[in-house]
Amino acid sequence: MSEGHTGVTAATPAEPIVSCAEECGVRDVQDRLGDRWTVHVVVELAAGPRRFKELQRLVDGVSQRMLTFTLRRLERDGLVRREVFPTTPPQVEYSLTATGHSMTHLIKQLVDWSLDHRAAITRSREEWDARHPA
Amino acid sequence: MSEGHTGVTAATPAEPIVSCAEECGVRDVQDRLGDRWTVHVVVELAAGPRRFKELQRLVDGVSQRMLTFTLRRLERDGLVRREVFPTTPPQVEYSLTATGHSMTHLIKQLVDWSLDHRAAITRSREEWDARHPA
DNA sequence: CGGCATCCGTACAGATACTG
DNA sequence: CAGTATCTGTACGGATGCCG
Repeated sequence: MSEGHTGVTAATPAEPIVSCAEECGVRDVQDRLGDRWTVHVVVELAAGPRRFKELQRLVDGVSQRMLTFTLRRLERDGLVRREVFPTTPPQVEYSLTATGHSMTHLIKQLVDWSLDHRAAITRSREEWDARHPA
Repeated sequence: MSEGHTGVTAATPAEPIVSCAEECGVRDVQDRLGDRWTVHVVVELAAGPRRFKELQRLVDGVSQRMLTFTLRRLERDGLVRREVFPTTPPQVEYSLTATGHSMTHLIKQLVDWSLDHRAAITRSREEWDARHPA
């Protein structure tokens, strides 16, 4: 409840950040970012090409099904490239496309913001929970 | 992060964008951004304080339940401030806190990226769909 | 190894009705 | 106007089994 730490802007900035037309495109991206695994997969692929099993190990907790789904969707959107090497055993390598790499910056922003405000958010959450019994 | 393990060394930047420790905080934010309505609500509130009904009209397609849910969550996270004016009829005003406003930049990045790549993504999707018959 | 198909539980999200 | 409560469908996500 103590709003002490932040001199919250009582005055309204009233600065619109997106127009109506711009909003239309947001959902496409948001749907991907909102997906539970997309961000993590992109993060791993940002470090370099990875094979399927490799990704599954790197992205902790992801099931085979979800990893396949995520990769398929990213491939469909042109963010990830899938290369098959006809070897034995079969080897499939996933890597980011140029578009995929550009998304990396976006995720960086996400992470930075998260780190900057995570503590505040956590505290706010605890305070709210304390104020709202049951 | 073993490099060259696969022997396939493409011309990738191989620049890790987040460390393991950093990833932990990502989910908190991602969960909010991934929510279907949060971004839209924040966008509307970025332009100035809004009342409940006002928001419901502005955010097209949102139900009362979801709007309430979204606002509660944002309030809990300290991103939105809720002010009640004991008038008749009751008036409740929602506005962004300082933290909420800072999130605005993040969303701006999101929108910008979306606008930059929306066409490419849409085209890639169509091509993929054409290649993959039902 | 890399994937798809199936079953199934859960959590999300919409519509509706009711309260202060 | 500003919510809360309930019911219900759906889509997400995990586990398992089978195939190339």
